[in-house]
Amino acid sequence: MTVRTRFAPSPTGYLHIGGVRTALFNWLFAKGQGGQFILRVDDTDQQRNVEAALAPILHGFRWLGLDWDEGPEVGGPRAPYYQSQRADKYQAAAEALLAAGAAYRDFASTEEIQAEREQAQQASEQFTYSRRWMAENDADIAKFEAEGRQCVVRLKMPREGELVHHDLIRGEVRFQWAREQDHVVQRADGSCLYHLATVVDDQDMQISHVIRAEEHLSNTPRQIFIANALGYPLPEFAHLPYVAEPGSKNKLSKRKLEKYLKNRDFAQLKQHGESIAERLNLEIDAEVFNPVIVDFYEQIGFLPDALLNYLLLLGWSLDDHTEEFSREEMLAQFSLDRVNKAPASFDPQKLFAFQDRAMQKLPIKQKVARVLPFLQQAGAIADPPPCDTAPYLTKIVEAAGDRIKIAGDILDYLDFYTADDQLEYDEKALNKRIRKPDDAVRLLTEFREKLAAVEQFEGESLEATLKTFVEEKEIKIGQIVHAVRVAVTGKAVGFGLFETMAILGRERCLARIERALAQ
RNA sequence: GGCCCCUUCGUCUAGCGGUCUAGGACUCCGGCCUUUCACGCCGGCAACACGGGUUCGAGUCCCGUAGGGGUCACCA
Repeated sequence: MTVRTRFAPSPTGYLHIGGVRTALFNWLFAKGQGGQFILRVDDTDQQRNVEAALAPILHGFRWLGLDWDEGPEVGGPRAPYYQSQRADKYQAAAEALLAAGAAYRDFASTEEIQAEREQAQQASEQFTYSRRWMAENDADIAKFEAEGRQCVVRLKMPREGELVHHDLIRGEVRFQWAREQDHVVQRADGSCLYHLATVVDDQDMQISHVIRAEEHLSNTPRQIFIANALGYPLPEFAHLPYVAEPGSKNKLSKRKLEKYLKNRDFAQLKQHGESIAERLNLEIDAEVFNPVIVDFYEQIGFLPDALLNYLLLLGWSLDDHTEEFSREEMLAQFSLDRVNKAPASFDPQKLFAFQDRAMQKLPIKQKVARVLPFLQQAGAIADPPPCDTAPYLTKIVEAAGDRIKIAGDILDYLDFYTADDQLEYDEKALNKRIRKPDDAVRLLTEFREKLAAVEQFEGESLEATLKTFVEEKEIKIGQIVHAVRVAVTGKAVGFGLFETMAILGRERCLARIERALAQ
């Protein structure tokens, strides 16, 4: 049997991090066994703008490299992959359910149902529909219709017995049928509801394993009921624990951004992103620029593999020590039986640590390629880039070492691209290192002269020059080094001073020092 | 509230009856390295929810309790 899994997003306009985790597990499970991963759009309830609301989701999948074998934009043998376009199939299923006696036409108004529900609630009993307006034959139908009533189709759930089913993650799960409601599967206008649609689609698309979040666990009995009534073979079910909020066990939700911002780590991540977005002059869409949403990470320069690696370990582990997985390793090692049962909290810091490590391992060439678009977006480099871009940028990225944690961090070093007469000086640094210390101006002036005379303007020789200078003047290294840094970069922190100077070159260093002295 | 699910350091987790004075990772706290920052290195704090069983022996099995969560739509 070929393994076929699916992820069924509803077109909401954004890709949620919890959703991606679910999708990832589906993708890994199917692809790891040579099966297929299908994307299906659950848009039974959405009428407008499905394409627009779906675009960011598909974009997110593409960015992450989670490719789908069948689904929107790629098509497939079971097309269409939009539920809104599959109404005829659901209609046929609803009729089959009726014919099989597993469903009935119900002529109750919503008010009448509501009244029964409230009554049960007041008596603190479980609500069970009286089936008072259930039409059992054509005569009933005629009678109710004569009263001007409209009908929906409801499931005729068993009122006794239990369902025992095996979940790949949770093991044996038991449900009392009597606890289940006569759910509506088709509205009066003929449109069908999610539960029917899912079952029909999963069958039609030959889904072998339904891997989804735990919140669907209690939906499973009614879906099994429908599948059984329709004579479908059952897929395997695996209910994943959901992804929880940072620092709590509540389900992670896009809507609680305000609350999450009270979490220090979460706020820090968002701030980091914002500082990058600001320098890119990015228009921040508060709905989407949120660490709960995948788009956020793309915009500020995360590595997709790092996000995936982190998400993989959120509820799954291989053993007691392996944390880093390449895509190939994930595919080879993933298995459902090592998925945890308890929800896992989203930890922004750990995510960041994965990103950090992935970035450190990235070959210099790729790092440069990742960083370039950010400089272009910030207006530092033209698009297309001039031909001397790569060597210069490579030097910068090399010198930056591990300081660039996410691609957008390159914007911390924009001063390599600002014209010498435009360089802005950090006031605090200027005061502390140049204006205030007694000898700073004199030393800086003298050191500038040394620089002007250096034969080779490169890291090693510059360092030697400075050392000699320090010895000659009988000063401490700190007395000159900081002043030079501030003069040359405008900032108090940065990477190796000699590398920095070598990258800038003699002329620019001299010009910048001169300008700093004039401040 | 009913039903269902879950419960090891702050967080992600290892652990499938003895090798657990409970291991790893992130965070945090010391220290080292160092021209700043970052990296790196060394060290440290820190957990089996509780109570009963079963067993020679329980973090591991069973039953309760407590706590947390999910779900109860003509949403998906």
